[in-house]
Amino acid sequence: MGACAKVAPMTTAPQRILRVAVPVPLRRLFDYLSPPDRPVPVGARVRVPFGRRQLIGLVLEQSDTSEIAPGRLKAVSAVLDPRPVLPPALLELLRWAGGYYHHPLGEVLYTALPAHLRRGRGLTPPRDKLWRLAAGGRAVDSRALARAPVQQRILQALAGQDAGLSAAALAQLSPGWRGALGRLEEKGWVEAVTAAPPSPADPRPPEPGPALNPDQVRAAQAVTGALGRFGRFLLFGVTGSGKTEVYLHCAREALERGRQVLMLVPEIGLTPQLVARVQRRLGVPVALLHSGLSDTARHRAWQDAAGGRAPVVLGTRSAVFTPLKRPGLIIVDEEHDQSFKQQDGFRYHARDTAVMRARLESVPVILGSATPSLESLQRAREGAYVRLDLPDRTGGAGMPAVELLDLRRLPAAEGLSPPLLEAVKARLARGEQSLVFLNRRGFAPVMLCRHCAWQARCRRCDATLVLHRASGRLRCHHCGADLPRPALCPQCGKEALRPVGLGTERLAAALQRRFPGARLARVDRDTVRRRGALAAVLERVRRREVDILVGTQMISKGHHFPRLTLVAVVNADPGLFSVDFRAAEHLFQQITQVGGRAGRGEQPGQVLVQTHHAQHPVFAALRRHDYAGFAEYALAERRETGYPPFSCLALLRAESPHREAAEAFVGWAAKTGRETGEKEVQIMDPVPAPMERRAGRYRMQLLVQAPQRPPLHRFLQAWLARLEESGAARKVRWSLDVDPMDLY
DNA sequence: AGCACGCCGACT
DNA sequence: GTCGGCGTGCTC
Repeated sequence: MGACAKVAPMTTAPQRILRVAVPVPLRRLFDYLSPPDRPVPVGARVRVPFGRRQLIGLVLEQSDTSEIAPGRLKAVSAVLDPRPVLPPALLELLRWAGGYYHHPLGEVLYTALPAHLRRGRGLTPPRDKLWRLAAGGRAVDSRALARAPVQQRILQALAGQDAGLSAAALAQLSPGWRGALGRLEEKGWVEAVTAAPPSPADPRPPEPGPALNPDQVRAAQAVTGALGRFGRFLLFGVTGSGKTEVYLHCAREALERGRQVLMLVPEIGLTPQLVARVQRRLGVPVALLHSGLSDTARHRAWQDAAGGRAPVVLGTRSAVFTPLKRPGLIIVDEEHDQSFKQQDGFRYHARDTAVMRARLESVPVILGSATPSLESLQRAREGAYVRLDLPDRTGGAGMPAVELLDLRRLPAAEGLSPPLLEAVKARLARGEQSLVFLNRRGFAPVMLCRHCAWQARCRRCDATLVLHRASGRLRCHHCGADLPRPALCPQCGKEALRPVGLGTERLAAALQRRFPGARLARVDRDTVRRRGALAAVLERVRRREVDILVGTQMISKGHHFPRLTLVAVVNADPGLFSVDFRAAEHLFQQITQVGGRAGRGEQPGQVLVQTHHAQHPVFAALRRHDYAGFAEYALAERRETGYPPFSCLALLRAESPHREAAEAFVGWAAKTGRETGEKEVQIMDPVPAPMERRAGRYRMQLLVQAPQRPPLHRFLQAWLARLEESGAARKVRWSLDVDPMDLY
């Protein structure tokens, strides 16, 4: 061990110590000796020896002293950056996030860096390569390539493109494009050039938008009046009220002041239509950041944002950590959306992180929604957020009529009640479109033996296997298990297995049987697994090649179709009586969201909701389109029960292949927690997760609650330190979720 | 998280 | 006799 230790050279000045965050799940920094020749700035990447390996870390602090004995300090092996890779305000945001979510800083910082930088590559990403005809390629006789059709096709394609074509464009021509291109380059007929980086001085003039109505003007003025300083705005605009126009107006104002705009949208909200609209209306390059990008494309967009070349950054959750050279405005669209909360690893909430970022960058932030989270509404009520209302639909279209279909009084074969079928039939007769929504994919969620009552269950989870009839498989939607559908009951051997319950596959089949002439499309994870498949179906709907669209929540957002006049929610009940205290809120948000697809054109829309619990108060509010009224009621209930936003929660989860190990750990954690003496913090009893066994692991959880943030924070700090150093923690996989969205 | 060390079972 | 299973400990 001592053999590889390097002795630090003697210097006259005190040896500088660097405190480095490394990507390991440890909640502390590590001290290293700085190289003697030049100072290493905070925010620079360094390569450091860590145990037996070399890691890339980020320098977070400089010091002249260290707690570590001098002989045990190692020196930095390499300094990768002469300058910080992240601006100071972003570094501060990341430190805040690490502290708030109690997640190891090294891992937090890594989520903010593109993969290339995590692996130690240079700061500047390679630019896109384009290929174009070289001088020698212009006069080529096509007969020279009679036996090389791919080369010929490439030459022909390039002939019309002076700027050149990208790899993606060439790949469209033929699968063998790369080899053929190589031969063309060898002959000197084709050459590669580097694509130009985007320039904010792009000459495209912004396209004018519709005139704002008085409410929109008021909202936009409130925000633009706050440009240049911190301000928090909750834009509460009903579906179709023109929230995006307000965003665009404020964004343009920020751009005119030479500032950048960061806009966050939910994963499914980042549609090509939205991107095109933003680009067209603002007339500047937009850096896109979402999960589908290649490492290089992501690095490039990130670097364009950091360098200020991208005036607008549009992205999903993790884009909240994009460095900006001149931040001016942050927008969080559909702020209530659950996809802003990361559900594993570093469990941050991008909306709350965006608000903190706005504070640290001294810029305004807009949180927009038709159905704001109760947390945000309460903050507006307390005066922390300025609430801006857009109560009217633009263009005069009315709100869709919401009707309840009481399943206790109506028959419903395969989930379809007579009034629902009538409504679809009427749309078909008028040449209009219907959307039928069911949040469960597959054919049937249960396979049951009518003779012996055997059910197909997952071996590794506490769940039934779902029948997928077309593929003849039984699948577990929790662990991915995939088995052939048995012909006979494995228990009694009889041919008595029946599918029970309803999924989108069965629903689509039932609708097709009722309406044989209708053109049906189904959208769920099974039908749109291939890249671009979802876009293709939506394009067919837009071109009115589809009469009935059946789908899961995948279709509930973003897209609108003028000829779609009916939205039918097949079963609203699963949302109502879930163990989750946010169930009613999410149900309202979801039905509003999916109902928003109906009737934005001239035709008024109709929303039908099937339920066994028509008397539930959430439905009365839904029929009145009264989210504010619902929120009053729901907030009163939360205050009564002491749930957020009237308390702060944290959830400790643990899982292990052995039930006893998971139980022992949370039991010990609860006992340890109760000994910390933080009186305001309440530690509940450990309980199994609602689905205790999943993918072969037993899952336990422990809820911690406090009336205020500071005591909870202090408690978690002390508690985690003890959990981390205890031996009990090493036998299970555990994690802490601050502000959990689901209590399971 | 890696990655080592270390101590017990079934193989060439 | 070794290969390799995963328990335990450590990382400036």
